[in-house]
Amino acid sequence: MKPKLTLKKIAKELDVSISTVSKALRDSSEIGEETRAKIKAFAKHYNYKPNNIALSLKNRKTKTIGIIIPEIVHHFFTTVISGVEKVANEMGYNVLVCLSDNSFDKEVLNMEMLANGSTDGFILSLAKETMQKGDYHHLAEVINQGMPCVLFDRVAEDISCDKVIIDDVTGGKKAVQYLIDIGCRKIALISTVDYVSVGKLRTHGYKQALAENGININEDLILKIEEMEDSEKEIEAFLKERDVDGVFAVNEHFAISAVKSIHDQGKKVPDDVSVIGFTDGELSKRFIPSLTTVSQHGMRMGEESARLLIEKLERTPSEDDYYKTIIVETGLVVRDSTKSRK
Amino acid sequence: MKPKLTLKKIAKELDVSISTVSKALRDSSEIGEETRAKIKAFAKHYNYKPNNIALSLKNRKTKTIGIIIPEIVHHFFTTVISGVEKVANEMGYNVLVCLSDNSFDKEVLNMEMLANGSTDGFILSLAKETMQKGDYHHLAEVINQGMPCVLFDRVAEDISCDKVIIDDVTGGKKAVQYLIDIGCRKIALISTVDYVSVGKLRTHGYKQALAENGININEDLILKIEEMEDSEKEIEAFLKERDVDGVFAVNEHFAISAVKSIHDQGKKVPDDVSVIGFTDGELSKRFIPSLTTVSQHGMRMGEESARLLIEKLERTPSEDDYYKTIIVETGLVVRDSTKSRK
DNA sequence: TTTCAACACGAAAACGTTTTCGTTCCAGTA
DNA sequence: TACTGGAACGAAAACGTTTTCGTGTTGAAA
Repeated sequence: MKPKLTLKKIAKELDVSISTVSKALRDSSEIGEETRAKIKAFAKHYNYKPNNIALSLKNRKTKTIGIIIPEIVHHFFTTVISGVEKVANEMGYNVLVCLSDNSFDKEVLNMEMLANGSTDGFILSLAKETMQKGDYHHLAEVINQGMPCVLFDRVAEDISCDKVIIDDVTGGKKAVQYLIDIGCRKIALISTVDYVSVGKLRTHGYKQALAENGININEDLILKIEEMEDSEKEIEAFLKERDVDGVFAVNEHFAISAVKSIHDQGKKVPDDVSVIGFTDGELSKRFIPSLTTVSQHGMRMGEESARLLIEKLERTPSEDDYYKTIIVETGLVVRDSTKSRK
Repeated sequence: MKPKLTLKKIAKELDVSISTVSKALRDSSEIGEETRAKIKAFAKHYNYKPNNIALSLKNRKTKTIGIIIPEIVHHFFTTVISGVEKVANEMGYNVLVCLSDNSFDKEVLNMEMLANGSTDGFILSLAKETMQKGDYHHLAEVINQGMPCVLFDRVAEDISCDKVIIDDVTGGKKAVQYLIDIGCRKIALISTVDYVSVGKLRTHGYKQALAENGININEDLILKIEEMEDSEKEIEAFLKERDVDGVFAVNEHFAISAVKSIHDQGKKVPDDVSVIGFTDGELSKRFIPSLTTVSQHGMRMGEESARLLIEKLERTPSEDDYYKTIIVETGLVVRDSTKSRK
């Protein structure tokens, strides 16, 4: 087991000073041709690599970006990570991943850990509990300390930082418009409680689409789910009582539960009822019938977030600064859970 | 925007020396009651937190563990990360996630990046390309430098380090035994090419189960898939030509493709053909019919890996060292893709 | 009154870099 | 000969900690 090579050791070995070694390796013109060659040869031979920690301390930057997400066992978030990782790596950054488990306290703890020098900036999506509480002091604090932050997907209006979101309203609208186009008139909505911003916005899109097509909004056809745990039973109970020919669900799970309970009632998807979900994941693709969904382009969101963050990191903060919000467009992926267009 | 508070600034502000501040904050008995209280109050009030980077440099450890996985958009790996993250956080460690994209070069690059001080140790699962090449010099190198490593799932025999694996042979055997128990006799195997160790081992289990039950092994019923991309078509073609009553697939995707093509042929799952997959994910659970699978307990594997690594990190390396291999047992989750037991 | 602990605190080194500012030496010029 | 200027290199500070080893002051014992 050989310990790591350092500048000091090279210097001692070659009988020059530490500064000479450092300069030689960075191709400084201050160092004579001969010594430079000798040092570089030695370093190469013994595979010298500068110590990142020392560099971080010196340069006051870590070349690491922290990403905090509510949960990782969730297709959408993994695609986002994947996107972040991709551009981060291209730009020479590492990615430190933390999980908030949808808990406010863990989110705060994670931020505090990473804010003390471990990262140069943050990319995060808020925990459900955080959104519910509306307490963003931890964010305000790190931003105030000069750490760039990018919020994605689950964002908060009142935080001033860069944001990457999808147009949930338009996404929802698109889905419902499609249902209308293929002939549905009695369209149910399965959404989440309103403090989850995306649920609220997609609900908004649902209502807009109906209104624009002169279909009146029947609040009885709207289900708002609080707890993931009981969603399956709730959806089943909800659909059993109602006569619908279309369902728009704000995520994959709800959509699939809907399909299941429709089947259980002896009806067919898509012949009797068409179903559209949100967030295009493996599940939607592989399900039988495969699900028509509004695709969220997590990878793109991750890439945009990383680009935004790194851009801010790499320029002097003195330049005229303003915060951007990037809206990643949604797409509609048509599969087998909807009737074909007439 | 206020810059971070440091010991030096506190010292200057309170007109004491840096060392006094440091000692006071660490409750050293060297410092008088009064000054200590004053310093602690000041630090608390202005929310002083020591700089992690400086600590890392001083202590020569980062309290960070690196995890390198082939791909993140894969349920099994995310559950592993989740497990690692959980115990790492409990023990005060951060997790640096890198993706190899199944590429040898990216794996090497990632390890080099992290090995230069960013990380105290590694947890990794080998890239497919790496296993194919059989080139593990990058691993040998970091281990040789005294960095502890834990390999999980996709491991290499010839690397001496801690390992966390599942008993793939027994897992495969269990599945096939179950198929036999419910009356299947013509059991197909859909596996991967042999250099992926798990594919090889599960195939082994398949053969063992057949042999033990006096069913002779028909190589024509074994399909080995190289490329994920074309798997669906390959499986379809394979199954169309063969008369089977049971299928054991070495992952979720293959299992689902199998179910699909069986359906397409007008046969029923599970009435005509029973199907068992490997790796229990969201997909298996939500699929219709839900899949009977061998569950791999990714979370457990992540937890065990992290525990193993941290244990090694936190004791002096001088103690009698040897490498452990933890075998996480598999379970069989019976769902709707298999006939009920007679 | 002298001597010696005990106490309370500070100076400095160390971790591994980069960078600024000398310093030395020698060739070339006046 | 004396001076200038550049080339080649080294010393030291700095990043923010922790820790070892002083050092000065006090009070009590001799």
